[in-house]
Amino acid sequence: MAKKILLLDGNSLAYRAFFALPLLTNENGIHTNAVYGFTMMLQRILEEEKPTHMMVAFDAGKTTFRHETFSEYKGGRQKTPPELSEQFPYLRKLIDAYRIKQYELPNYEADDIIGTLSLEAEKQGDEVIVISGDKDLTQLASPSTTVYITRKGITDIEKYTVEHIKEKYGLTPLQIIDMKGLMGDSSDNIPGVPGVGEKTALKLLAAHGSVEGVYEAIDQQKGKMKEKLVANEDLAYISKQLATIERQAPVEVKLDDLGYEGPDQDELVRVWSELAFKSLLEKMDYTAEETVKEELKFTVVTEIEPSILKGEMAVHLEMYDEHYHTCDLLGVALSDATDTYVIPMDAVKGSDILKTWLADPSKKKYMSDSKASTAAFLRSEIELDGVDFDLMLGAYIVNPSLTYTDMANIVLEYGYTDVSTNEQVYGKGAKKKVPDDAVLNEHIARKARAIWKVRDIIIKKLEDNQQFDLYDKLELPLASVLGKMESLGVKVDKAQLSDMGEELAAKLEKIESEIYSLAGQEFNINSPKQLGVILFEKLGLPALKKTKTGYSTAADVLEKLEGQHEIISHILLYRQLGKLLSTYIEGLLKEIHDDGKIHTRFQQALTTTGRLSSTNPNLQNIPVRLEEGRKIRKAFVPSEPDWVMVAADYSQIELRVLAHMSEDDRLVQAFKDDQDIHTATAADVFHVPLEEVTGDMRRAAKAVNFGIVYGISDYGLSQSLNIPRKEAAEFIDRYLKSFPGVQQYMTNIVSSAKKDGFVTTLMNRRRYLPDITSSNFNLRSFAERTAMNTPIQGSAADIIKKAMIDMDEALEREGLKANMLLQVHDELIFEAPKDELAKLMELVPKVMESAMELNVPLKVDIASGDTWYETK
DNA sequence: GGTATCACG
DNA sequence: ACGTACGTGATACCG
Repeated sequence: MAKKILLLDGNSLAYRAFFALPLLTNENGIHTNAVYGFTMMLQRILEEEKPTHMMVAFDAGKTTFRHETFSEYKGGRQKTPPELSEQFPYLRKLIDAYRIKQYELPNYEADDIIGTLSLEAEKQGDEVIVISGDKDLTQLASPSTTVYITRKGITDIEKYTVEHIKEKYGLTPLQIIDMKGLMGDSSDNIPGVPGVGEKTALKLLAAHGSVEGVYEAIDQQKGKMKEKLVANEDLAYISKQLATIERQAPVEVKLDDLGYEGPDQDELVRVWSELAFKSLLEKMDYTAEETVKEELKFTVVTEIEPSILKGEMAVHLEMYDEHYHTCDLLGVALSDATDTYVIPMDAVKGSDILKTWLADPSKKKYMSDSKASTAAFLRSEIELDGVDFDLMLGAYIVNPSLTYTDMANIVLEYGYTDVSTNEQVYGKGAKKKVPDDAVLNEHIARKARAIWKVRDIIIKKLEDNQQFDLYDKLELPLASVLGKMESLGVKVDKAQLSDMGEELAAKLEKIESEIYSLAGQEFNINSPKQLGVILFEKLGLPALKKTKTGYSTAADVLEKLEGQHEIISHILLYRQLGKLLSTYIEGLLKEIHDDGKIHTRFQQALTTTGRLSSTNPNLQNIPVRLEEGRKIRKAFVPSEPDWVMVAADYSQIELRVLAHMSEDDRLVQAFKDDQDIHTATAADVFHVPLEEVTGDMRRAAKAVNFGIVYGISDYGLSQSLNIPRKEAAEFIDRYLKSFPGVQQYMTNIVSSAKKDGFVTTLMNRRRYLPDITSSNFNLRSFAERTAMNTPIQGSAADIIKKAMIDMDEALEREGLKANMLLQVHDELIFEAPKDELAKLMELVPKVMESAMELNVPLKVDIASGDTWYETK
C-alpha cells in the first residue's frame, strides 16, 4: 500500500513558532511558545493529513558540509535566543510522546535529510508532504511531493505544489535553486549576486532558465546589470550550490522505519502537563475521557460502620461551586491504601459515628482545601479536626505561580490523570448541573483517591526544597484559623449602608446633571469612550495620555486638567462617589447573609508573593484614604452588643523586613531608634539634620521608600512624584548611596535569582522567576523588580501569618471571647467584649511584635472603637 | 471575555 | 532604546 509520508523540518518550524507567538512562559518557569506553536501545527496536520509515516528532522551541530564551500554560511545570524534553546529538549520529548521518529545527521542540515528521504519516497511512488518554515524546501516539490510552508502564524500554511510554484514564480521547483543563486538568502547569509533581488532573478530565469543559462547568454545583458553579473559570477555559482539541497545524504533510516501509529496518550498527557498546556489537556480529556482513566472501585455507603474509618484517610467534601459559605454540598469520599468510599450528604449529616471521627484530632485527614471543607462542614455543625495534609496548600507552596482553579489540574501537575475537571462533570454556564449519582459519586471518589495518591509526591517535594515547615507549621494551621474567621464573619449594619446609599445616590444625581449641562449634552459618564469624546473632542481639552483603545480618562490624567475646565472636578467627584455606591454600598449589601454578617473568603493559595486575598466580597480594600469613603467603615460593627472593634497594624513592616534582610546599618539603626522612617530617609538622602526635613522632603523620601520596596525604577518614581524622570533617577541614586546595604542587597537578590531561578522569603517561601534571564528587556526588568519586591512583600506576609496563628492560640489560651475577624496584609481586625479590651490592647501588640525575631524591632499600633471607622 | 478604572496594602 | 513601579478584586462598558 502506498504510504503517505510527512517530513517535518524541526528547527525551522520551532523558529517560526518562536517568533510567531508571544513569549509565553508557563508557571514552571519554562518558555513554551515554540513548543506550543509546534504542537498546534502538529495537531492540525495530523488531523487533516492522517499520515501513515512521519519524521521530524533536526539540524545537527553548528557546521555542515556547506561551510567547507562557504565559511560564512549562516554567518551573521543572531545566535539562537536562550528562550528558544531551552525549549528544544521539551520539543524532543513532545515528539517522542507522539511516537514520531526524529533524526539528525552530523554535517548535514534537516533539509538534506528531508531531501534524501523524499527522493527515495518518490522512487517508490509514495506521497510525501514536507513541512517547513523555510521556502528553500520548495525546490523539493514534485508530482508526488507537496511542500507546506508556514505563513505568518504557524498553523497557517501555504501549499507548494509544482503547479503552485509555476503560478507564483513561473518557475519549476528546481529553478527555485537558481533563484536563490541569483538573489541570495539573507537569513542563511547566502550572498547571491549583489543588487539582484527577487524581481530581477525571476526576470533572468524567465529568459534563460538557470544560472548557467544566464551566464551562457551573458552578452545579452547590458550596462550595470551586466557588470554586476560578471563581477559576481563565482558568488552566483557558490550561492546556487549552497541553496541546493543534498538528496544523496548518508541517511541511515529507511522509510519503513517511519511508521506512525499515533501518540502515547499517557506520555503526551505527562508532557503537556509539564508544559502546562491546559487547553490541550482539557480537549484531550474530553475526547479520551473514558479510555484514559484507570478503573476505580469504590463503595457507596449510607450506613457508616466504624470499621471503615481508619487512623489516616484522604477525605474529600465535594461542593457544587467555590462559594463554600453558600453552595450545595454534594457528598463526602474517603480513601486509603485499600478502599474508597463515597457517602451521600444526608448520610454524612445523619452519622454520629462519622462526625465523631471527623472531629477527632488523632485521626489524620488528608484533604484538598481543608479551609473550604472546615467552613462548609461547619454550616451543618460538623466539626473537622486532625487535618494532616492539604493538597492545595502543598501545591501552592511548591509553586505559588501556578493558578489552580480545579483539583484536576493540581493532581495533573503531579502526573495523576484520573480526575475529571469540575467543568467536565458539571458543565458550565446555563448548562451547569449536578450529574447522575453514578457520575457524581465516581467524581468524588476519584478526588479522594487522587489526594491519597499524590500526597507523598508533594510532601517529598516540600522536604526537598526545605519548605515542609512553611507548609506544615504555617500554612496548614493558618487554614483552620482562616476558616474560623470566615465562618464567624463580620457584622454589617445594613441600615447604615442603605442610608449612606440613598444620600450618595442623591448627590450623584446632582453631579450628573451638572456634568451634562457643562458638557452641553447627556452621555454615559461611566463609559471612558464616551467621556473621552466629550472631553477631548467636544470640549477640546488636551489628551495627555492614550490607552490601547483611545484616550485615557484615568484620575491622574484628569487631575492634570483640573484647572482647565470646570467639568473635570465634577467628573472626578462623580467617579469617586460612583465607586462608593456601586462597589461598596450596593456591592456589600448584596453580600450580607441572613445572619446579618459578611463572610468573605480568604484565598490562601492564590498570590505569587504569599499574601492572602479576599473575595466575595473583598474586605481588604474597604476605603480608608478619603474621608467620604472611610465612612463605609462605620457599617462594620461588632456582632454583640457592648462589644467593640479593635484594629492592630504593623508599622512599616515591609521596610523593617528590608532593614532585616539587607542589614543596612543606617536603616537598621533608624528602626532601632524608633525614628519616623520617611523623615529619617529624607535626612539621609538630603544630607540635612532630622529637624530640618521639610514636608516636601519627607514626601519625596516616602515615595522613594515605596519605590525601593517595589523594585525601584526612575520612571515609576517620576510618575508617583510627578517629577521629571531625571530628577527621580537622582533621588534613587542619592538614596542608594545613603543606604549602601540596601544597594548591595538589591544587587545580590537579582544575581541570586539569576543563579537559582527563584527568590525566597524569611520562611523559605519561593517564587520562580524564569524571565530573569530573558533577552527581552521588559520581561527581564519586570522579573528583576519582582526579585526585589517578592522577598519583602512575601516575608511580611510570612510574619503576619505567623502572628495570626499565635494570636489564635493566645486568645484560646487566655480564655478570651474576642474574635479575630479580618486580615488586611499588615493589620488584624478583632471584635471583643468591652471588658476584654484592656487585656487585648496589651496582648495583641505583644503577640504580633514577637511573631518573628528580626534584627529590628517589629512595631504594632492598636486602636479600638464602636465601629471599624473609629479604630484609628 | 477583554479593557479601563479605582479601591486597598 | 526599550516602557514600568509590587501585590490584589470588583464594577462598568462594549464588542
